[in-house]
Amino acid sequence: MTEPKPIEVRQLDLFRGMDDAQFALLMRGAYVQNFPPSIDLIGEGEPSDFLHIVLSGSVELFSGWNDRETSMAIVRPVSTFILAATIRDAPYLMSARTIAKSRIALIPSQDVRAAFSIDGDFAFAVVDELAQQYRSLIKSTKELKLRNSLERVANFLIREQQKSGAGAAFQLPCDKKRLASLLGMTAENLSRAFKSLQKCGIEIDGTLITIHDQDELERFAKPHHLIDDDDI
Amino acid sequence: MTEPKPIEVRQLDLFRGMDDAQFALLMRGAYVQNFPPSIDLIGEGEPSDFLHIVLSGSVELFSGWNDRETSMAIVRPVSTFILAATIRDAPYLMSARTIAKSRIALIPSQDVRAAFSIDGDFAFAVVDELAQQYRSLIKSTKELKLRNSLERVANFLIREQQKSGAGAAFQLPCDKKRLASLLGMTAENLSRAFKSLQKCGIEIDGTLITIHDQDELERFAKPHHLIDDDDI
DNA sequence: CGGAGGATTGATCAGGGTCAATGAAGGTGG
DNA sequence: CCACCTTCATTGACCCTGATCAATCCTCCG
Repeated sequence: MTEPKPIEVRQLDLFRGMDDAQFALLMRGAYVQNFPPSIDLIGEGEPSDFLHIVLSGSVELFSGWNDRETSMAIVRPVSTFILAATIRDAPYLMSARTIAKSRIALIPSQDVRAAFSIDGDFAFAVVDELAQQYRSLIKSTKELKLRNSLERVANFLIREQQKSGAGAAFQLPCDKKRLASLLGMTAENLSRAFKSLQKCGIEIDGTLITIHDQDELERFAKPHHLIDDDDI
Repeated sequence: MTEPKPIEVRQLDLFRGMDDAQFALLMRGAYVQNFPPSIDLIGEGEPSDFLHIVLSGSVELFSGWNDRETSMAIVRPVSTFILAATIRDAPYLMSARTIAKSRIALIPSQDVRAAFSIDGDFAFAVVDELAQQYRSLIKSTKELKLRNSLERVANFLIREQQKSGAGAAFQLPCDKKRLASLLGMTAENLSRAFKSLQKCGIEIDGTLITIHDQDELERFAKPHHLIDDDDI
């Protein structure tokens, strides 16, 4: 299972400034593993033994309370998740499961904390990553509180379009049930929202979205750089 | 206006491990100022020139979109706000205004970043603070998505009670209009929620809350440590 | 004393959730 | 290779939480 050369990991912003010896040390206890779809990786409340990095595939972060469950985020390659828990040596606040077949790198949390206190560049990279994740969470909270479900769907489509290269057509990152939960609505309502957005010139075919009238969609969605821009 | 000895700032976790010379350097360009209530401190979108620290009083963080506005957080002494924007040298994602008469320390962001790259202990303190803020934001997102408004109010009351020393009676941290927005509901609905929670043995007199039947309230609210505990 | 803003209450409305039925798609085993 | 089963997506009907609108009252201040 374990693979020797996590070359993609080395390329991450998080590790780019680290010198080779330090990186080798950090990777000594790390391993890369392949998982099939729909596999539970971690459960909320468990101790944070490993920093996880999605190398390929995709992972859903989700949380539950009182028999309810909600999607919190989709993690796509190449990025880390549960960095904050690793840093604080605190239990996970979210569970994680694979969506698709995925390659995941696991780095022992204590090694990350050790590297952090030795390597100043790495420390800065960690803070930067954490600050970015914090800001992206602020943006999604703003979206959740300031927009209704139709507006959230419309703006989500525009953001996905940008991420996938700004072409007119692109794929949704997950099934519609998960997407609905991510956007804070039910699958039934997402279905109706898509239908209703056809008036703004969007077309849905399974997970393939095509935006026929960009201007019309944006006129309705009113995207804002302090909510929707990837990284400000 | 500027005051010479920001002694409370020195006591913050963020600066406790810092040596005196380094701290003095960081404070050279800093100043402490008194503000009356309802004063705008910063506006979202502006460059993050200063790290802010609430020394006394209280501050509301809020955001707007398309003529709507929502409260994002109440910052109470002694703690920092907009740390992530300072670290990333990015524009503020939230606006801030004083609620009560407040003393605020302002430290130039570039000095914070400079101290960060020189002082390893400080770097670790920053990451720790940021990780904590991130986790607390995750918790409030979970609350927003997993609980209905009555449940949010009930759990909010339990949390406030803990923060204020776990006695039966305590004060709300702000007026009810702001509180409603913070909890993602309207003032009218908050009013009705309070009334409805009287069945669980709570009493409201202005901003004074008294919990007469702790067990009954908790049976309804079902607080959970991965959402409601202050710092796990 | 008067005015402005917050709080409360009631009446009404709509956004969005729930329930149920049906259809489409993909995986499994005979 | 196909029948079957499970899961997801869609659609319709209905309901409920919570928003909106409006009127009143209260409190704090100038």
